[in-house]
Amino acid sequence: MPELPEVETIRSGLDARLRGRRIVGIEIRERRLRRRIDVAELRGLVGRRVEGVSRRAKYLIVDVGEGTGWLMHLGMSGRLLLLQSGAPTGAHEHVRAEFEGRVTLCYRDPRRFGLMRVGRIEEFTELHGLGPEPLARGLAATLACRLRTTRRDVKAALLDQRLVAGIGNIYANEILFRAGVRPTRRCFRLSAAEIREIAGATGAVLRDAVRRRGTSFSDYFDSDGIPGTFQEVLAVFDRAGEPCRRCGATIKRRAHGGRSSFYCPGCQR
DNA sequence: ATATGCACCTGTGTGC
DNA sequence: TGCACACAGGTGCATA
Repeated sequence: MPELPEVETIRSGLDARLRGRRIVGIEIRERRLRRRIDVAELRGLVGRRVEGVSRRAKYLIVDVGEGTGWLMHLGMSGRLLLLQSGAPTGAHEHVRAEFEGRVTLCYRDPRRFGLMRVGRIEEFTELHGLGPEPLARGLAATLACRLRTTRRDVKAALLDQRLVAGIGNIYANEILFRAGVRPTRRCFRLSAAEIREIAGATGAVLRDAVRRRGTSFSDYFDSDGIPGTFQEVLAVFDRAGEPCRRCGATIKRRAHGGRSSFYCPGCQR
C-alpha cells in the first residue's frame, strides 16, 4: 500500500506525537509477519525514549537513542494508528505499543507482508542495498548515470529500490505520465532530455503527493486515520478506460512483470 | 544482467 | 446467495 509519500506522511505524524515520549509497554498478538517478530527484541523497547522518527525509502525508523532503532515496513496493507490508551483492539492488530501520556501506537496489517524489528540502526541489512532518496539533491545526475547503462524497461528501473528507493507502482506510473515516457521504453534508448524529464517529474510528483498526504484510493489512512488527497489528481493510475485529462485519449492498462502499468497513448511516447 | 513466475497473506469486487 | 477467480500500494527468491 504505502509508497514514499504515504510513509512520509505517517512519519511526520508519528514524529510529532511520539518524540520525547517513553515507551511503557509492548503487546504482541501475532508474530508472523514477512519475517517472524522477535519478541525479546521488541520488548527491549520498553523503558526507552523516542528521540525522533525518520524514514528511509519505504521504511520507518523510530530512533530510541544510542544507535538503536525500531524498524518498520508496512508492506501492502500495513497501517499505523495513534489512539488513546485503552482503545479497543482493531481487526488484524498485531502489535501495540503504549507510550507515556496515554498514547497508543497500533500496527494493523491484514496481509502480514510488513516487517518489524529492533536493533542497531546501522546493522539493519534491509537498508543496506537501497539506492538514493528520490527527493534528495542530485537525482537528475543519479538517474542520468544509472539509467543510461541498463537495458531494462524504464518502469522496472523506477520500481527497483536499489536504483532509486521509495517509488512504488502508483507513483512510477504517474511519474512516467508526467515525463511523457511510456513504461515499456528501454532505459538505454532514452534521450538525455527524456531522462531529465523523468528526474523532474519524479521530484514534482513525489513532492505534490507528500503535500497531499498520499493517495487513498481504497484503504490508506495516516496515523490519525485521515485519508490523503492525491487520488483526486491521479493522471493514469487505476484509470484504464477513462479519458486522459490532458489529451482525451483513453488510458490503457497493461500487465508487465506481474504488475499493472497505466499510460496515455496520446501523451506518452 | 534481466525477465518471469511464484510465494508470502487477506480482502474486495466481478461475473456466473 | 454462493462460488470461483482476478487483483491489490511490496519484497525476495528460485529459475531460465
